[in-house]
Formats: sequence, C-alpha cells, structure tokens
Amino acid sequence: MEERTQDYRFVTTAEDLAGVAKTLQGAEVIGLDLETTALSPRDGRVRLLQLATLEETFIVDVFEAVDLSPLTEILEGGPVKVGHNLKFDHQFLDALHSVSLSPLFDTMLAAQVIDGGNYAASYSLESVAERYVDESLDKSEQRSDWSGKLSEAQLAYAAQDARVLLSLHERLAASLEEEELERISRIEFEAIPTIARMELAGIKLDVARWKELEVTVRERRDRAAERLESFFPPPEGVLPLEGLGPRLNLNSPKQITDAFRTLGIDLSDTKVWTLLKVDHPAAKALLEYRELQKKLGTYLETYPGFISPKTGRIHANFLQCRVPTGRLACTAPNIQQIPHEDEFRRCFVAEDGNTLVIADYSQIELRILAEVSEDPAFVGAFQRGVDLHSLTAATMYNVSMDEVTKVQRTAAKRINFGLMYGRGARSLSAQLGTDEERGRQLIDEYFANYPKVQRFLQRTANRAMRDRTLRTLAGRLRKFGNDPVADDRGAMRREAMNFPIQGAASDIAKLALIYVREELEGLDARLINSIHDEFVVECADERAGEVSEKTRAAMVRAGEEILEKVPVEVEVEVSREWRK
DNA sequence: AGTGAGAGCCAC
DNA sequence: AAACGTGGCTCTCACT
Repeated sequence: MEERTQDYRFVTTAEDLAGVAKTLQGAEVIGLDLETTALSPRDGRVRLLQLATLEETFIVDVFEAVDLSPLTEILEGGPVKVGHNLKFDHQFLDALHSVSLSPLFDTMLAAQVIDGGNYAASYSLESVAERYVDESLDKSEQRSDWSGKLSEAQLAYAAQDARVLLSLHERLAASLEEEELERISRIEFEAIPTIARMELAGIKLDVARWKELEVTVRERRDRAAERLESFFPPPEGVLPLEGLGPRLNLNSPKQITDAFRTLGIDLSDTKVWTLLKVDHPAAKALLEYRELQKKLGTYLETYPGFISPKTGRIHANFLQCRVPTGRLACTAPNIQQIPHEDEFRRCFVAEDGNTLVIADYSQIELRILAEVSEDPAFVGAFQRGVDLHSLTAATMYNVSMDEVTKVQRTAAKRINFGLMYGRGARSLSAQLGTDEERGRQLIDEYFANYPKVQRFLQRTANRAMRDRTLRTLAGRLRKFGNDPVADDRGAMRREAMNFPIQGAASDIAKLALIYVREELEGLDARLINSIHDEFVVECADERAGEVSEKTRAAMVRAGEEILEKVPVEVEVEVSREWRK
C-alpha cells in the first residue's frame, strides 16, 4: 500500500486492488461509498471508492486504479454492500465501470421503511447517522472538488463516511428485525438496481413531434385567451397608453374572480368543478384556456429542457421511499404524470430498431380489495373472470349482467373506485349528478352486496385509529401520527382505508421491478418507465414477442406471490409509441 | 432575487 | 370543506 495511516489505507494500483479483494473476501458486510466529480454518471467520474470493514477501511483512488475488475467478485456478490442511497453508487459503478452491486443494504431506505411513512425532514447520511447512532458527521468536504489532488481532510472524510455505514447497518438491521420489516426491506433493496438502471436508460422524446404539438396547442391557447378577454372589456376613459399593457392576468385566480364579479358572477373559487356549473360562455373559455395553458406550461414548453445532451433522452429521478404507501414518486421531470391523451404519449417513442412493450396490471387495486376483504362476491367475480364493474352495476340496479347500460357501468365503476378511497355519499352523488339521498342509497346497496368489503374498510379504519399502525400484505408499515385533530379524523380514516390497497399494489409493483430485471437479463431490453401499475420496456424489434411474455410473466409472478385467492392479470401491448 | 404558501391540475 | 387516496409541477403573490 502506498500510504498508510491509522484510519485508512489509500490504494492506487491494480496490484494493491488485488490485495484489497483478498482481504475483503470473507467479510460479511462492507460499508461502501463513492466520491464523484458530479452528481450524474453522465457528467462526472468516480474519484474514490471507499470500502470499510470493522477491521479496516480502504480508499481506492479510481483515477489511478481505473480498472476495478479485481474487485468484481466482491462487489457483485459475496459480502453485503451497505450504502446510503445506493441507487447513486449503483449508477456510477454500473455506467462507468460495468459493475452491478449486489447484495445490498441501503441505510437511507432502511430508515425510511422503519419510519413507516411518518417521514423525517431529512434522510441525508448526516441526519440518519445522528438519529440512529448518535454520531455527528462533518460534511464540509462533501461538495469539495474531488477531481484534483486530495487533501488529508478529504480522505479522512471519505473514510469516515464509509465506516459509519457499518454501525448504521448494525443498528438499522436490528430495528428492521424487531419491527418485522425484513421482507419489505429486502424487496426495497433488491429493487434498487432496476430503478437505478431505469433512470440510466432514460426515455426518448420525439422532439419534432412534441414541438409540432406545442405550436398547435399554443395557437389554441391564444385563441381561448382572446375569447376569454373579450368578456372583460377595459374600463372606459383610460388613456391610450394605459390600455396597452396586460391588464388581466388570466393565470391569476384572484384576478379571474374579480373579473367574473364584473359580470355579476360570484365564484367561490375557480376550480374546474365550480366553473362547470357556471352557465356563461366566459366560464367555458376559461376552462379551455386553463387546460391548454397547463399543457403548454407544465409539459410542452418544459420537457425538452430535460433532455440530456449526452444521451438525447430524458433521465427522470425516481424516489423509491418517499410515498407512505410504497409507490414510487418521480421528479425532474415527473414522467408518471404525462397527460394520457394520445397526442402527448405518442411523442414518447422507442429508438430506431426498437419498440416499446407496455404492460399494465388489470384492476390490481380492486383485486387486492377482494383479496384482503375476502368478500365472496368480489373474489368470485375475479375468479370467474367476470367484469366486476358490470357485476356491481347488475346487482346494484337489480338487472341481469347483459342488461347493464353504459351509464350504469360507469356509475358502478366510480363507486368501486370511490369507496376504496373512503368516499362518502355527498361527493359520490356529486360526481354521479344525483342528490345526496340517492348517493347514500347506492352506497348502502353496494355494501349490502359486498358486506365484507364494508367490514374490511371499517375495521381497517378502526384499527388505524386504535393501534396507530397498519401493514400491507407484504408487511410494509404505516405509522399514523398520535394526535389527529378532530377535523382530521375523517381524513385519517380515509387514508387508513386506502393504505392496505394502494400499499399492496406497490408491494406487487416493487416485487415486479425485481422480477422484470431478472427475466430481461441479457436480452437487449430495458425498463424505461414505471407508472404505479404500468411498466414500459424498450427492446430490440425482433425481441418484442419474447420481452412481452417475460415482462408479463414477471409481473404475474409478483402479483401471485402477494395475492393468494385472486388471480392476477397483466395486459401487454407492443408499439413504437407509448400508447394503449 | 430567492422562498414558501396557496391554488389549481396532471397522473394512477 | 366537492370530505376521494397518493404524488409532482406551474403559476401567483406576499414576504424577506
């Protein structure tokens, strides 16, 4: 070793790397951390790789020892690699050194899983170390320049970061065991490589098509704005110059409310639901303006800016444990909220010679409700392959299955979904356009047909109020705060009713993330988007059939591992464009 | 100039 | 309280 101090060994040559590998061979756990010259492997390189065991800490200068192959066996198998936000480390090592870290223990995800959705303000290594092992870290070197000659302070910092992971692991692993969170944490850890690769792969936006859409939407927006403004003539008597500037900001709810008052219309707010009830052409114009402005501002004008100049693709950021129910969240940009219309989704395309495989779970949340409630009619419908919305409509309206009208099925569908979210009579009747009495009647009717669904929802809400804690089928924990104000009781009960359903769907989706990667290994196919119950895979044209079946198989396997009584179905489409 | 709350709306 | 759960993003507006 070139340099040796009490705290760490600094490694710079291939020969030394081989020695490190030998030393680490028998280790059970290794604290692993990287220092990089940028936050994305597209923009920066790995400078340091730190590996810590209880006995010693190695700091590898990756600028000097670029070839990490002596460590491959250690990094891709054997000891558990403990890291903080391993998605980051996985991406750098995968993209720049062809190393796929495994098996994993992520201290950030562990802390989040333990907190059960009652999230702390920060899950930085510094914060988690302070909370769990009462150790305060000096992070002043974190954003220092890692590309030049390294100072003693930088190396000491790097070594400390890797070492603290070991004590954190010990403490967090004990908590996971105590709280019976081993299964769910294992799912989270094993899903990391899939999510890391999904971000690296990115998604292709057909910019020409997108810009074309942008132009037409802008024209439509401008026309809607003109029409809207024509209802609000400028006050008389203004001097010519004063009338020139923009006088009414159409994006300001406050100014819109004031403007409508001049028409004799008092708006409580300017939400869609409110405006729909206003029988005035200005309200229609505003609704149209709003829709187009949203599409322009949020999507059309913004998304091209997210395209990486290095890859020509959009690399979104998926947040693995931010949502209490276990769903992924997505930012910068959120590619889980692209408008569903064809004109938007058809702009997301496969590369030349490739195609998209779009696979989604069929009614997964309703299947989960059937499973957890054990309602015989509900379970039976899925087992027989009967359309649940039609069945619900038939029983609620007292007609036979083939007499159910479209309107009745739509109403039944809304009830099926609404009640999963703890929806009440008033809001249901509002959506259905009936009075509250009729809404009450429909709900009573519904629960008379599916008594165990009602019992499940009530019991779940009661248990949450009593125990302040709930679990999903795979064991994900949700802790509820201790002091709900009286006003929040309803909200908490609704959240509680929804958690086991949305949460189990997330359990299944995360398990599927693991299986999809296993199935597609070595196939020239990669996951490029995950929208809760839908996966988008991009693959070589000639692989489409195989990839479709393997993706479906992975998703069904995940579903059936969690659901025992109810079958799971996955629908798969193949298209060059992202659409159904 | 940056920040944060509020309003509103996109997805599942 | 349009009381339907989970998010993220854009815009306004008031504040520092």
